[in-house]
Amino acid sequence: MISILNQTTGIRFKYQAMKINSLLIEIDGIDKEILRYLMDDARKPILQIANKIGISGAAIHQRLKKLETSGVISGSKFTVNPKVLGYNTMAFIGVYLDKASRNSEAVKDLKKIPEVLECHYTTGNWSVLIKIICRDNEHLMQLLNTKIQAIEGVSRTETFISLDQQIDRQIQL
Amino acid sequence: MISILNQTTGIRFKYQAMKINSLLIEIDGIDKEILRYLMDDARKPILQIANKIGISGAAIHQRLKKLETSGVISGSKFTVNPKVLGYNTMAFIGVYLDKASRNSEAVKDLKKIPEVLECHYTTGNWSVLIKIICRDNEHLMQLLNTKIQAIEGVSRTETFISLDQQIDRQIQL
DNA sequence: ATTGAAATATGTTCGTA
DNA sequence: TACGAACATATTTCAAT
Repeated sequence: MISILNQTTGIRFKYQAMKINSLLIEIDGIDKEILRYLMDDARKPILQIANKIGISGAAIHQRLKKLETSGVISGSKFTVNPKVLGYNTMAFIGVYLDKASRNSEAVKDLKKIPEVLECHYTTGNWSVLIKIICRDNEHLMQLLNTKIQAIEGVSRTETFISLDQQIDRQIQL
Repeated sequence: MISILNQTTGIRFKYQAMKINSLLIEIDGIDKEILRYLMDDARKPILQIANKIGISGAAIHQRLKKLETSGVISGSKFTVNPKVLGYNTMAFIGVYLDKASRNSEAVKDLKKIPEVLECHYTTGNWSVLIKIICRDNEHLMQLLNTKIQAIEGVSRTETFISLDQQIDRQIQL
C-alpha cells in the first residue's frame, strides 16, 4: 500500500493512494502492441498479431482476456460512414438550460433524438455541449427548431458547423 | 441509369443522377439490422445474427461484403476505456488562429499531440474546435501551455471541460 | 506468462434455386 | 438474393514448462 505525504500538513493520505491503485490498470508494451492492432481493426486475427509481435496465439488470447476483464477494452464496434448514407453535416451545439437542475431530464430528451451522437456536461457558459449529425443544413435547422429548442428548459443554443473533421481517433497507446 | 427531367427547362440531367447514385447508398431493413448488431459488437458471430434475423449465414456474409465494398462500413475498432488507463479529463478547446490560412499547418502540429482525439474546422468564432483527453486538470494545463499555445499561429484558446459524457454513440440506423 | 497441439467455433466459397 | 453443405480459418482450451 502506498501512502502520500502532504508536505504542508504532514498528513499521509493512504485512502487517496488506495483509490488511485484500484482505478489504474497498468499495461505493458506487448499489451499496447496488441491493442494498437485491434483498435485499428477489431477483426484482425489473433495469429496474425501473434506472428508480428513474436509470441504465441495462446499468449495473445490470455492477455486479451485480462484486458477485457480489467475493463481496458470496453468493446468493439463496426464503424459506419455517415456520409455514404447521406449524412453530410456534423455540428456542435452549445445548449443553455434555464436551470442547471434540468440537466438529467434534458439529457433524457436528447437521447431520444437519433441525430445526437454525444452530449457533454461542460464547464463554461453552456449547460451541455452536444455533437450532432444531419443530412444537410436544412435538416440541422429543422432539428434545432423542432427538436432541440422544443426541449423544456432550453433557453438558447449556439451552433458550430464542422466543415471538415481533420482528426478522428482514439487515445494513443 | 436514371435520368432526371427538369420541368422548367425540359433538360434531362443524366450526369447529376449518376453522381447522386454513386454517392448515396441505399440500405434495406435487413442491412440495418445486421449493422445494428455489429455496430454494438464487431465480433458478434455472423451465425448468431443470422439466427436472430432469420436468414442464412451465407446471406449475411454476402450483404456484409456489399456493405464493405460500397463504403457503408468504414472499418471496425476495439474501443479502449481511457479512464481505466488513468485518463480522466476530457475537454473541448476552441482554438483561434491569427490567420485562417495557417489551418493546415496547425492541424499537422495538432496531429503530433497524442492527446488530441478530434479536430474540426468549424464555422463561428474559432478556427478549429478540438477534443482532447488528459490524465487530469494539471495534465490539461500543461498541454495548453506547452503544446497547444506553442503552435505557431495560435493566438488564443477557450477551454470547456467535459465533467460527464452523457451520450456517446454512432449514427442510429 | 508462455508454448504447441487438439478441440471447438466461426468465416467463406460454391453449386443450386 | 437466398440457401445448405463443404471447406478453410480462427478461437479457445489444455497439459506442460
